[in-house]
Amino acid sequence: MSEQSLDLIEEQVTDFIRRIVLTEKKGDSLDRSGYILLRQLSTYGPAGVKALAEDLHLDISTVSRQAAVLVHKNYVEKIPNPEDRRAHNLQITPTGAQELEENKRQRFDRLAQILEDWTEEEKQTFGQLLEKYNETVNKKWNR
Amino acid sequence: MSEQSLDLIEEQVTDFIRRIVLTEKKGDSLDRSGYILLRQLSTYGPAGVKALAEDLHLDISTVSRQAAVLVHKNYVEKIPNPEDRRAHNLQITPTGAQELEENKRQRFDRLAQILEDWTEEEKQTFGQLLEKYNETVNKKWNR
DNA sequence: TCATATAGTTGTATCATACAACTATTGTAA
DNA sequence: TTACAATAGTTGTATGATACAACTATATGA
Repeated sequence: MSEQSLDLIEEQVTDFIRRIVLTEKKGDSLDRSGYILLRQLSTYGPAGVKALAEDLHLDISTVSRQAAVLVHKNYVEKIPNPEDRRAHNLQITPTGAQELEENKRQRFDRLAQILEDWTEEEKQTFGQLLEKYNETVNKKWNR
Repeated sequence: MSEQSLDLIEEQVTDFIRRIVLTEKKGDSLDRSGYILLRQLSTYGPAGVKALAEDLHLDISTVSRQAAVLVHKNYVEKIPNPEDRRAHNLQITPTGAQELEENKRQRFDRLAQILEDWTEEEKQTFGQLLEKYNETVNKKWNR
């Protein structure tokens, strides 16, 4: 068994996460959870709380609260579903879309600064491996 | 500017982190923060709260509380510093070391399962890039 | 010696999260 | 058709990680 590389990954991942989560705190207008929810709505279009919770692997109540915050900030709108009056769709507003873009840029800039000395190949590989990891987890998770 | 790879990384990183943090919750006897603190003590030897907080980029109060939890569980011991009676060193106990090992193995196994289909080269590269990322952040951060 | 700096703890607050209890609505089966 | 079960979402309550600020005890330097 190739224990060594796993060992390195395990060790580096814990650090990696703490670094990023801590760095993010300073100076983002949207917090991590709001960002992810907004990004989800922006990417996949309007959805209800239940569906979002499933997609994001979060509890419904968690998403409900996060959504409430975004609604309050006018970043998303609650569209009632005429066919099922219990449900409604959350839809990103223009303000929310703008906020998302700004936030994305902030994160992007920060990342660019960190990776400024990396070669293009390294960056590509890194992105691809992260993607592969996520896909793998998804596959095993949703089974 | 090579926006594309950055874009991919940015997107994948947010997912990556949520996946890992969420996966960890289920079934670890040590929580993330305790694990990291214990690992730090195990790797670099006894240290005081202040030094640990600096190394881990956390607030002193945060480390103080985390340490208290570990002390209470008998995973670390508080060794008074005879030269400065305000201070004391935190030292991992045999129980703590054992707990850390078990936890490490759990994390390791989980990771091994996720990465079971990766080639050795991919794993190596992934570990190296994560390491490189962390080093870069450290350099820029502690400047 | 007295003022200031330092190590650590504790009070208080926030945020992300989960589980459980609840409301309002829909669907179903007798 | 009505009564009961399932479902979408909200809200109460709890926990864990974190930070900042106030505090205690000790050390240091002028």
